[in-house]
Amino acid sequence: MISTKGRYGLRVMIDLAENEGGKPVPLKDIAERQAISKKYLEIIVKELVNAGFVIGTSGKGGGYKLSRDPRNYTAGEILEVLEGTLAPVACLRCGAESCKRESFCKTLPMWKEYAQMTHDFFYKKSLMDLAES
Amino acid sequence: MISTKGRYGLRVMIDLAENEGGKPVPLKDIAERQAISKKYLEIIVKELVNAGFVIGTSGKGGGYKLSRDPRNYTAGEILEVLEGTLAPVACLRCGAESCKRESFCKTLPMWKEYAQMTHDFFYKKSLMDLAES
DNA sequence: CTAAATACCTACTATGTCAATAGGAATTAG
DNA sequence: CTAATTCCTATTGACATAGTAGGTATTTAG
Repeated sequence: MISTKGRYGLRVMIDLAENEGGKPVPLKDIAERQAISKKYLEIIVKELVNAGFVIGTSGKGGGYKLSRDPRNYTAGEILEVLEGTLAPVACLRCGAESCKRESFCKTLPMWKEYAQMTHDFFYKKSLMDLAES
Repeated sequence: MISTKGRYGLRVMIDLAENEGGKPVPLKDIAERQAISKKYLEIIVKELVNAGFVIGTSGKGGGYKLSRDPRNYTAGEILEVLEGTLAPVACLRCGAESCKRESFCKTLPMWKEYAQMTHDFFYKKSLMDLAES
């Protein structure tokens, strides 16, 4: 289940895409438009900054803006940063310790197939697709 | 992320499908074959019994068996019972309180599309498909 | 130069879920 | 009667979620 972090983060990114145009957008405005606690968004936006997805500018007149064109983000990469992983099961997480049952597990192929499907789905959705819908 | 409950439960069901043939299968055997704590499996199997997926027989010579032909179970229904939902986001859970942003939410269509895809994927996999793979 | 607005930072917390474990009661076959 | 089994209730430690609190640093506008 995608948590609020991933969901809110996506909405922040969409909000930024819609309000592009020179001036940075203050988090206060985003929080009001999206009806999400600004304090909580701070945590989320920090991760987006760390990931290099958005650029923050301090001081009066400051705020956040996208670092790339909205067409060049995918929902997948945004969700992956905020959720930690898109893997549906623990054993397919990046860096998971290898499972002894791997070679004969009856369920692993299904999880792999689903993981692939999920990855494809979210990496084919651009931020632009979402913003203009 | 699918929890151990859903994953272990599926493996129990597959194990039962593979060991079909008259006599009920004791949980002890399943726990050993699957290398999962029997005590923990008790919790899981109880839910499978409540859902009507397996039938438990007490006493010596007792154990569990499937209530239907393995072809007539889907991975989807099994996971849904054990995980509570297959919905990828809280707002699409069965019985979720309606969201005010529903009519104009930019992300909802994507979540719906993904939920549908997930549902289709798991409801097209039968227990038989998994057991014989 | 000062005040206001903003990002940035560290810490804290309540609640709930996960992944079991513990100890036994009820049931049944041989 | 005994052994093997399901069935039942309760408890627990660790972790994640979804925030809140209170401040510091930075920058622009007047």
